[in-house]
Amino acid sequence: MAKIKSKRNGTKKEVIVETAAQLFREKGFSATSMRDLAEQVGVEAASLYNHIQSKSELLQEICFKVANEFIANLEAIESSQDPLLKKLEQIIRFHIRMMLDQYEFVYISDYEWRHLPEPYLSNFLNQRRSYRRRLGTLIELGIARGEIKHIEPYVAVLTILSAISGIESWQRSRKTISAEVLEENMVTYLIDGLKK
Amino acid sequence: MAKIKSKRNGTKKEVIVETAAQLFREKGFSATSMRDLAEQVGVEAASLYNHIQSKSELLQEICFKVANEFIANLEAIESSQDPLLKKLEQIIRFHIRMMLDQYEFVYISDYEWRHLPEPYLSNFLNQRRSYRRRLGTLIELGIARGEIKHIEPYVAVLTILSAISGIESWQRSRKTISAEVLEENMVTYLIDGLKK
DNA sequence: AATTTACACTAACAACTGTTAGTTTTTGTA
DNA sequence: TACAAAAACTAACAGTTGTTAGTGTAAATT
Repeated sequence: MAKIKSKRNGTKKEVIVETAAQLFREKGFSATSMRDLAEQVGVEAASLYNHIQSKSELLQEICFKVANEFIANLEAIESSQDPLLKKLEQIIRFHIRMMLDQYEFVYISDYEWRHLPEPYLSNFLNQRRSYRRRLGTLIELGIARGEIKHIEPYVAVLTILSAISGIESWQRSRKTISAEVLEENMVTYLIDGLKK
Repeated sequence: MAKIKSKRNGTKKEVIVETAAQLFREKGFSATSMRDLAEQVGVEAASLYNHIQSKSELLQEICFKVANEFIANLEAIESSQDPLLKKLEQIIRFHIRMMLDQYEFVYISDYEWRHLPEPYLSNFLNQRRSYRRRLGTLIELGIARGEIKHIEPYVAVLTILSAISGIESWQRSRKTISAEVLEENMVTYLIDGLKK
């Protein structure tokens, strides 16, 4: 058996996925070639296939890893006893922090999922639809309980999630504003807009 | 000279750009081939070059057409005498309607500009940065005048524009909600979140 | 009717695509 | 030190990429 670890990063496959995420984010999935990726990893293109099965497997790993983290978080929060506005704030903060800490992965899951092959594509979209529905239900419940102002839940969910996705633009920028200020201001904006 | 008009759409070049916009939105710029585009237009790939200079010219036309429309609108609104919250609402509504009426074009300008070649890329990004700064200035002024609550202008602009970009997801969906409801609810959410 | 112009076509180019087969080198274990 | 597994390498594949050159044709202008 040869070494399983490379650098301090984990398995070589993890290094490849990580590097792929960087490139997919910079150039897009389609515009990134396996030779680009190989060069960045420091290896010949054919050698990548000792660790992965295909280019699209890389995209799958990235998209579903992110999706699973969001779903797991939602499940944890749903089963808590906090007021609904508090729950929503926790969810929003989780999304923002994911966008801050796992920028490349989340970006790809947000913008490059289109290039997933079937049946992964349908699978991914179903998970996403279900996730958004569950968020919508939280808001609906908040309205029914008088904790949240009257608003179309679908639109609220769309607005919240899209706004947070936009943090990718902050990531690419010269960052005149700190991550903390960004988080606090965005949370305030999005939560205050829901209050009665 | 041969016919300049094709269908009722305008010049053949316009038909090509329009069709390119559809494909770029569906599959992304990189994943769309000139042969794909040619087939959709009903012509051989080489024939496209009687009307356009290159694939990237198509992207340029789309991105800058959209950018110019937004800039023109901003200029018109800036020079009005309305209260700042009213100005912002007008801008937000304009963005929403652009996303509703010119979905393919705006989508590409939002998400596919990365594939612009230099010097167009820098040019585009400069215009965008300047546009956002001007929006930020409006918010800053609104805060100074006590019309808008205290919030980091950069974050407010980012939140507003990103939220509106997310309408692309509504466009792809089964539309259980009408365009009017979408617009009204999103405006309410984004404007109320700015009120003191 | 003759000529010019716009625009379609076919064929081809060189470069690049993801991926496989087969071979050699490296590396951890016995 | 020998052995076996892991992972690198080279070479090649069949298909696709954007684009150009050269040619034919139909239509508008003279």
